[in-house]
Amino acid sequence: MDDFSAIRNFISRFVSFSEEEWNAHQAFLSKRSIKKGGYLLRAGEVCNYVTFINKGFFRIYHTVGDEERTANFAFDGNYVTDYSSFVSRLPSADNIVAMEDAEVLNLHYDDLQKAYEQYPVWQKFGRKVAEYIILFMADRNRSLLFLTPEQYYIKVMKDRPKVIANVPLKYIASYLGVTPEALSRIRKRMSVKA
Amino acid sequence: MDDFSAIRNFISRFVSFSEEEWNAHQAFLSKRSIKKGGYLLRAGEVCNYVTFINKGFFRIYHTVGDEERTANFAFDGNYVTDYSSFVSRLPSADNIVAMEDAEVLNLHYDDLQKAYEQYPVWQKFGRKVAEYIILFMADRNRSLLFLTPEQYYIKVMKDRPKVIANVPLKYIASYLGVTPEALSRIRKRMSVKA
DNA sequence: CGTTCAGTTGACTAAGGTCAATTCCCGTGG
DNA sequence: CCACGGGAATTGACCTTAGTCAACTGAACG
Repeated sequence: MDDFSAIRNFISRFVSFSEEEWNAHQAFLSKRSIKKGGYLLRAGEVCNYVTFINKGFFRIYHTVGDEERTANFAFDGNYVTDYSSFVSRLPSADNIVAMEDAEVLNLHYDDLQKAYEQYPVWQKFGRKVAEYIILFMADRNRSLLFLTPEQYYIKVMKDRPKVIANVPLKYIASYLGVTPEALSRIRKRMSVKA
Repeated sequence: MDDFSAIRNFISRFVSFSEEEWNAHQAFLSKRSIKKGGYLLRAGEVCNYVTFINKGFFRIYHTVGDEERTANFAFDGNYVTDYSSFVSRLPSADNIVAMEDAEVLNLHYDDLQKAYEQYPVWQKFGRKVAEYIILFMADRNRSLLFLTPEQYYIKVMKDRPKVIANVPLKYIASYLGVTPEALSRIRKRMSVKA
């Protein structure tokens, strides 16, 4: 398992590619380590990278005034980025912070555009990843719109056990859209019922 | 203004294309009329079309039990589809219903895949549209997570005045994630303040 | 003119927000 | 090894707001 086997495996789930195409892509990847609490991106910066996570996990959050809400968590074996800023080239509203010491592979925006133009397969990969992200965002929208915080918490336990297992309660609460106090009470209610 | 000028204009905002590429694409489009109250898609069906709206507008909603929530509205000059079902080829959870008599252009899934393979420009267009959708979904997520119903209502007034102007209150309420009674009271509070 | 349905209003309930106090957990330094 | 400090989590009391259910109004349509 070298540094590139996980990302190569990820990409293989979306498109087939030749060694040449792969080598061209791999050449664009740069390895980086981030300490726990370190930032991959800060609000106000333009997001210049899509980042594949080899080790560790990240929290994506934004602040309004002194309030903070968690947009998402990203674990090893997946990409993390602020897609909105990356695509629009506008300053990000989000922060991306390492929740543990992490090892990542960065792909720069400019390099990705080159990859898109050089090899149709990367264009196709870009489309498929975007489609894949849409599936997840549609599901998140549905959850936020439809579910009570309690129902959503139960759903996260089922669909994303890593979140429950690894993330402090207060961040889970802000991911669900409630206060830590509320989530604490929800858990209590659930344990009484069960 | 023929039937294809609006869609051609829309696509031009994302990619440049030759006449040949355009003709190949246009050949896949099929015109259809839908009466007010008619369905473009019903929950349980696989969504086989991306639909460009020449006239009229649509509501996308899903039901759980006897509850109904509005995922989105789509107006003329834009596409409408259940992207999740269209991409995943799984049965849709959503319904898409015409809120007025409508004129649309349908593009079938199979034809779109052909277009992707035949001309790189359509592959690129597919990617860019997917990215564009992500921008909107990220914004919707943020709104649902961050804003009170009142704040969200104010945002919709500013960002999507067509929704306020054309959509019955009860559907706006279900788009914001509240009951019609709640939205009625929110409007009352606002009018008192103003 | 009456039916229907959207919208409003009222009374009550339930649930989350807020603020404050307390407990728990864990790492650090004596 | 133990005591302390600090942040996370919990709990309590109270407030605010949306949900629920029901009644009423008003406009649209036949």
